Amino acid sequence: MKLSEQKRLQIVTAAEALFSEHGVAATSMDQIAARAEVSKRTVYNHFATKADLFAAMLEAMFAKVDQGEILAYAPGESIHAQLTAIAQQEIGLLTSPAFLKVARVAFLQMLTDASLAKMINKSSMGCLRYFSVFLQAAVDDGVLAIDDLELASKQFVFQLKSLVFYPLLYGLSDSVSNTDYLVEESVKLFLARYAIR
Amino acid sequence: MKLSEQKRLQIVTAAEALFSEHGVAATSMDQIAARAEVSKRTVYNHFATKADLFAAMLEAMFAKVDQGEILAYAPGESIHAQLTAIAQQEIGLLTSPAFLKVARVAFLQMLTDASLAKMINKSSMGCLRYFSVFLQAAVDDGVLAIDDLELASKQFVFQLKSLVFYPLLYGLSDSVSNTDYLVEESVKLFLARYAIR
DNA sequence: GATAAACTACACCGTATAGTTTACTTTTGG
DNA sequence: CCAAAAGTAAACTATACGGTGTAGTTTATC
Repeated sequence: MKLSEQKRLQIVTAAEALFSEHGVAATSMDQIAARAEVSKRTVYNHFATKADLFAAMLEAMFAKVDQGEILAYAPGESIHAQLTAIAQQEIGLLTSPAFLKVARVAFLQMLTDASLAKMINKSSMGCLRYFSVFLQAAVDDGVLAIDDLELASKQFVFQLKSLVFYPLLYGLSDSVSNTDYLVEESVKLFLARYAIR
Repeated sequence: MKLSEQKRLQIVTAAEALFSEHGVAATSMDQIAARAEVSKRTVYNHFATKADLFAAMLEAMFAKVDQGEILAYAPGESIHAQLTAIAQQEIGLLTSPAFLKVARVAFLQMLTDASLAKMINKSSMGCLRYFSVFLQAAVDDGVLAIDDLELASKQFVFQLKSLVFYPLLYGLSDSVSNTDYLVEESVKLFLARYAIR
């Protein structure tokens, strides 16, 4: 079963490219078959409907995204340095071509399909997977003072998303050059509010 | 020429509803005509193409959005109170049904049309129209210390957008109940970083 | 009350799309 | 080596969409 898997991969890869470029609705199954260099019937042998192909493609794209390792709080080390490291790792995720591609196709679909939006929102990605645990450890260590952990997490991550991710997502900027500055300022903002001096 | 204007209004209104619900691509001209209770030919008598109708509808929706008045810096009055007022006014805009509707259709189109994204990004709305002027006045008054006015503006507004607007836009929450709390925390975060004590 | 403008219903055109069918060839595996 | 599985090209179905043409009716205006 080697050829079959190969063809399936070609189809999913073609769907990734076309869906992320033009959106799901604007991409026809004929286009996908052509791009995959596969007969249209083969596409339908692997995926019964366009929606099935979309789901399979979304799964494949998510699998490709490197979420980065989970960073644990290190007592004694500078909180500024640790937050900076987390922010930089998050920026790496948010600006990676793989993440941007999946985000573009997912966001497009989310605006017309609320159930997809809720599903994706539940599966937290990047540093949100572990950030509230990190913050709790810092609080326990007496380095930070935070009442609302969930809010503080959002305040930190949303900074990065707004300044870096959304402009890229909507093609407002082709690349973000001053990420070091933005990371530094985001950490400063966060620590000004929550650090114990 | 009263009837003609009436029909045109019905068409644009129907387009607003359908475009914001299902997106432009997923809405047919027949559906719009039916919803407007107008013959399809009348639609085309008013708007030569679907793109023309889209443009007219976008303009009409923008006109409906109440951007709120421009708030000037008031020396002597509490900066905390003033920022809170601005934030609350902004929340009013971001949660208004008119703004959400236009945002939903615009965002959807922005993801497939980068030129539209750039155009809309240029026309700053809400408090971004005057916020950097406000901040500069506060700096001159010796109340705030800000190096990068543009960044500070974004940091303030993006808080509100991320916490309130995006969840509504993507239908993650039907309504936001604790806006007072979110405003208070956003102002706290901002002042912790930039207030002169 | 006549005239021009605007609206209506409806058929129509060309194109595109999701998905199917068919008739035939290639790959795979026991 | 042969049968089953999976591939191919291409025609086909049914439907939908953007947009047009037409013939007749309603509405406003003089």
